[in-house]
Amino acid sequence: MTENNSKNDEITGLELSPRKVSYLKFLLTKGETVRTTEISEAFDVDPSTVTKLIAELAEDGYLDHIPYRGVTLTDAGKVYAEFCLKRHQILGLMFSHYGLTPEESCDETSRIETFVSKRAIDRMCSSMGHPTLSCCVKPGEARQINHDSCFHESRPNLIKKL
Amino acid sequence: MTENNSKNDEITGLELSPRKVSYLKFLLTKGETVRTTEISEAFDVDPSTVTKLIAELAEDGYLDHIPYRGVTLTDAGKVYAEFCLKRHQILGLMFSHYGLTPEESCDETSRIETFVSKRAIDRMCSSMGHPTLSCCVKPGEARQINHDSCFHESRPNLIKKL
DNA sequence: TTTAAATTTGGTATCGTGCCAAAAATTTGG
DNA sequence: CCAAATTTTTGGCACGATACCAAATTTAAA
Repeated sequence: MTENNSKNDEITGLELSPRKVSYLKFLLTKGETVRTTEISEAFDVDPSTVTKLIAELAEDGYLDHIPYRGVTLTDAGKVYAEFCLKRHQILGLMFSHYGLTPEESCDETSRIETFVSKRAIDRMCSSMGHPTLSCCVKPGEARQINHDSCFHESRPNLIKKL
Repeated sequence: MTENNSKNDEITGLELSPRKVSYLKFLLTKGETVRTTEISEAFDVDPSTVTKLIAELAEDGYLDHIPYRGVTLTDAGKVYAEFCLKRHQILGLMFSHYGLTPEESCDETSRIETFVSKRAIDRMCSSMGHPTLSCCVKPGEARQINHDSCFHESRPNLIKKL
């Protein structure tokens, strides 16, 4: 149940650049194989720019890239993307606690998220009681916060790890 | 009293790069004229690196630079630095609300602060009730949060500005 | 005033990100 | 099933932020 892969704790949350994090989150919400053009249109950048970033992400094991075909998240990529999404949601929730509108929260979060550590997010998440509602999901897409990547205090091996 | 300079509202909080913000905050805490070497030692970078960044900051009106002599904050620079310091404190306080230690709060804040808008900080500040205590000040230096840069809701011209 | 120390200049480098043009592969339409 | 259209990739280049080094310049010190 709560037996997450222990690999998870090796994530610091600071390993990827802003754009790469955006791509991973996008791929996660997209599901299956995604083509270069889909990404380049979603982010309004040149396809060649996408090709280069996904090459690096593939190199680092976050995704599988079949040239001229598209990319899919690897298992590690899914785990990481899940964390990124959750981080975004936790931070958005946090800003909303201080009176920012959902849009403002999302905006501010988008600028800072890649610089917030997993360690901090885990603490914040438990401090918030592991919330299931995110303040900033696209309407209709009522995705709940996924705590799989969370470093729950109740985990038996927490003591060792800390 | 609360008649801040209206220039203040022209600050978005996103105009300066991380290093530049660090320099301004450092200069503010230092007071008078500061020499290149002081900065380069404080941040452990080559003096030539400092020279270049302060040249840009001077160019943009944040400081006065007398070559071979040192730099001082201009009035605008002081205002901006004051805002940066406050932003750091508000964000640090925020993280501490979610169970992060002072050190963790300060660390996380240092990575994100330059990407958080003044608008967000102002909202957060009033949501917090304009706190005067910062969680992350260097020990001994019990600097209180300075709200001069704050966009108080009680300001008479708030309506127009919003 | 000659020497030492601090500062600035000019050159170069890396990382993240982006564009463009040309080449390569895939898809489509006849 | 093959030529044309579309997609993707490659290679080159660029820019902002940041950094280093070596050489030149200025200031300070002996």
